[in-house]
Amino acid sequence: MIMCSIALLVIVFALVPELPEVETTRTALASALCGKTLHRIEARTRQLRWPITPQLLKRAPGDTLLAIKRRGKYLLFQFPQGTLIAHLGMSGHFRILTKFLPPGAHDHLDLIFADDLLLRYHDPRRFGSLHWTESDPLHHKLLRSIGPEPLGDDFNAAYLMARAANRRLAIKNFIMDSKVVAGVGNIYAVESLFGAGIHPTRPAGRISLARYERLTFAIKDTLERAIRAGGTTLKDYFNPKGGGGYFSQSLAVYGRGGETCKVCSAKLKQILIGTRATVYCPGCQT
DNA sequence: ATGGGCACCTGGCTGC
DNA sequence: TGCAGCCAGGTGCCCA
Repeated sequence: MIMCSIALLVIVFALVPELPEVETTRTALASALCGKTLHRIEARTRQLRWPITPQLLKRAPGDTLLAIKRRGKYLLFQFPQGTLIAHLGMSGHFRILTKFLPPGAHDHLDLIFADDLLLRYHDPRRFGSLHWTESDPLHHKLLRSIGPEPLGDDFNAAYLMARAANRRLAIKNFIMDSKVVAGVGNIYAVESLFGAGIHPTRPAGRISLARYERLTFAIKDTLERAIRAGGTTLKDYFNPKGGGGYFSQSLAVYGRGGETCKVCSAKLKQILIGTRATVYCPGCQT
């Protein structure tokens, strides 16, 4: 429960917002904003990764925020008239203000709700996006081709194995393909492949079902632990001195190229796959 | 169909 | 110390 005395609820991540961070954001925003009436929207930029949908900015006041859902790393703010589809990109975050503060640099958009609640979108690198749709959001161009949710039951070893048949693509790129599975980014791909003992450049079509069992378990386990850690940290948002990174403390390989493997003491290698930094353990991952 | 690579953007880091 | 240049990184899209 959000109390009236809270002046500011800040959600800041040390790393790029990945699925657990988006889910943590969703939970926090939903508890504070669902059921509130939207009075107006103020945009200070029209262009993020794509132009902000003009209809969003022309909307008449008075809609009640019904729910905030998530699909992959997209947040879906559901109103009676339509849905705001938001992506945090590389550096985006939402912040709830309970009293007005002048916008700073990169504070691109405010959603102003009843009871002096203000939801502010901040995104220095502007890789995020804000779309408005009055149709089924799951049919939106950005969402309709996304694969299953990684935490759902339909994401499993048999599914991955079937999708990987005859694919020569590196397994890391395969699991980062949003058409294969939603919302697995670079950090969690690297961590999950380490957890499963699979070399990141191994062709996706040349991995056994047993190894896909380990990989799906690792993906789910890594994401779930991060969400739980985020949930724990969420309590600290109420403390102005709280916060700080949370899951970074438990990263096994990401960002540790050249350091020692915590399992076998081998020196972790850092390579580029495509254009993405990839860390793996030559001892543990084959 | 598949896979590789680019563009978008800017803060932060590196090296001169 | 200051400045220029480089790089990361999610994801849609283009091209071979």
